[in-house]
Amino acid sequence: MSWSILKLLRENPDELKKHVKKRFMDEGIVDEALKLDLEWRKLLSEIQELRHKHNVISREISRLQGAEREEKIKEAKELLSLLEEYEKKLNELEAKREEALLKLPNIVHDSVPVGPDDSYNLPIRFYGRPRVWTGYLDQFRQQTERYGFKVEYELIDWKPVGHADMLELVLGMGNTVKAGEVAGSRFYYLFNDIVFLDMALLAYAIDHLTSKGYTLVLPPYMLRFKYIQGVIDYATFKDAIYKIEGEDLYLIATAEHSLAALHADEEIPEEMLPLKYVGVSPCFRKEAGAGNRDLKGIFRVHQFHKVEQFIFAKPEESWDLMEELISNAEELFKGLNLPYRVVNIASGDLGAPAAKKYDLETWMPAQGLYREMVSCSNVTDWQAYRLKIRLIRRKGMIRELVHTLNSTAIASTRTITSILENYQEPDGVVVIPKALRKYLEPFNKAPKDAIHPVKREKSS
RNA sequence: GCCGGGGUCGCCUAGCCUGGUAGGGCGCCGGCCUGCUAAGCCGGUGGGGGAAACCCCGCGCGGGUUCAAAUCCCGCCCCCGGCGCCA
Repeated sequence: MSWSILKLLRENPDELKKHVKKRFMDEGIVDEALKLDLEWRKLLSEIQELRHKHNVISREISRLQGAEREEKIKEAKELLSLLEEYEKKLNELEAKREEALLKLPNIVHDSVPVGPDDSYNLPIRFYGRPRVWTGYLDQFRQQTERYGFKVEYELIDWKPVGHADMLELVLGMGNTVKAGEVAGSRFYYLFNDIVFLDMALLAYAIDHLTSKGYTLVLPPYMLRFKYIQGVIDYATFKDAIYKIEGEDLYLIATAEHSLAALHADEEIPEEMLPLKYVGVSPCFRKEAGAGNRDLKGIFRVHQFHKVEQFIFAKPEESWDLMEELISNAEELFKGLNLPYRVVNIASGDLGAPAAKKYDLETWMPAQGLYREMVSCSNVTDWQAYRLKIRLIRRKGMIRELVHTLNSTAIASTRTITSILENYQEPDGVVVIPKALRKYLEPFNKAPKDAIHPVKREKSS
C-alpha cells in the first residue's frame, strides 16, 4: 500500500515542501517527517537482523537436547535483553514518525489558486439573479466584477431584514435566547414552519441524490477516536469535535466522517468503484475557532442537519467525480433558485485533507455577501491511507489506496438562512421555493406557499 | 448488565485441549494444456524493511508467561445465543 504523500516524502521531499509552502504551512514538518522516517527505517533493519538471529536459535532449540539446548537458551536470552532495549527505542521512534506523518497535509492540486487566506479564493462561475439592495451595490460589484464576471442583478431599494431577525422577530419561529440559557450560544429552538422547512430541505436533497443512484445512508453519529483521526486533521479535531465523557466516542461534525469510515480496513474490487453514497445526519461542531463570527441566528451553530455526498473512487476518476459532486450541489441550489457562485478555495484556506476544494456560496441580500453553503473536496488518498481503504486492480491483483471525495448536498440551517433572505418580500413574507412544496405537502400544518410574519396583537 | 459460544489470509474453514516455520477450499491473478468453451494441471494471492538476495511482522486489539504463543494467562472491543433491564 503506497501512500502518495509518503512516496513523495521519500522520493522527492523538495517537491512535497512546495506543496506545504503553497498552504503557507511550516516546511519544517517535511524535514521532520523525513528525518524520523529515515531513522525509523535504519533502526528497524537493525532490529529485524537481531530478530532473525533469535528466530534461528529458537528453531535450533526445538531440535536440541541436554547441555547444547541449555547453551542455546542462554544465548537466546542474551539476544532478547539486547532486543528489548532496541525495541523500546523503536517504539518511541515509531510513535514520533507516525505523528509526523499524520501532520502532513495533502498535496495541492495544480488548479488551486495560491494564496495565504480566503481573499485569494477564486470565483469560477455565477448563477442566478441576485437581489441587490442599493446600499450594497458597490460591494456586490466587488464580489463579481473584480473577478471579471458580469452578473445580472435585481436592484431593490428596501433593505432586507437579516436572517437572524427574520427568524426570531419577524416570523417568531426561532428562539436562540432561551436556547442560549439552556444549552449555550450557537444553539437554537426552531418552531413550526421553519422545522417543516428544515425537513423539506433534507427530503429534497435525499430525493434528488437517490434518484441519481446514490445509496442512502443513516450513519453512526459518533465514532471512535481511531476513525475520527482517520478523517480529519488535528486543527479540525480541536476546533470542531465534541467528545463523550468517559468513552472513546466522538460526535461527528458531518456524515462525511462516518461515511468515510464505512469501508475502513476494506479491500474494494475495482469494478465496484465508484461507490456513491448520500448520508443524512445531524452535525455537531464546537466552532471553537470561530470567535464572535456569526454569533447571531442560525448561520453558524453547534448542531444542524446535513445531507452529505460521499464517493469512494479509483484515483484516475476522482477529479471527474469531484465535478459531478459540485454539479449535484449546484442542481439543488438552482432548483431552489438561490443565486450563488462557485469558488475555488485558495491553497492557504484549504483544510489539510483536501487537495482541492470548491465552495458554493449563495448571495445573502441582507449581508451583501456571498456566504458558504456547500463545501466540496477531493481528498485523494489522504483519508484512505489513514483508514486503510484499498482497491484491488484485477490486472495483477495490485492493491492501492482509493480516493475519497465529499460534498455537502444541503446543510439545513444554513440553507434556511439563505431562503429567509432571498425569498423575503418587503412585507416580511417569506415565499417558499417551489421545489420544496412537494416535500411539505404530506403535512397538514406545513406551509405550502409562504411563511407569514407573526401576528402581533398589541402592536401599533 | 449477567451467563455461554465465537473472531484465523478477499470469503469460508482446519489448527487451540497437548506451545515448536498457519494447512485446506472458494474467489481472484499469471502461466501451461486442450482446434472453441468447460474441465484439468502448475505457480501466485496480507503488511513492512531492503538496490537485491533475503529478512521481519501478521491468527480481533493490548499486555503477560516462555528460548519459542493462533495455541497458555489477564484486560478490552466486536459478533452469535440465552437471561435481565428498557425506549
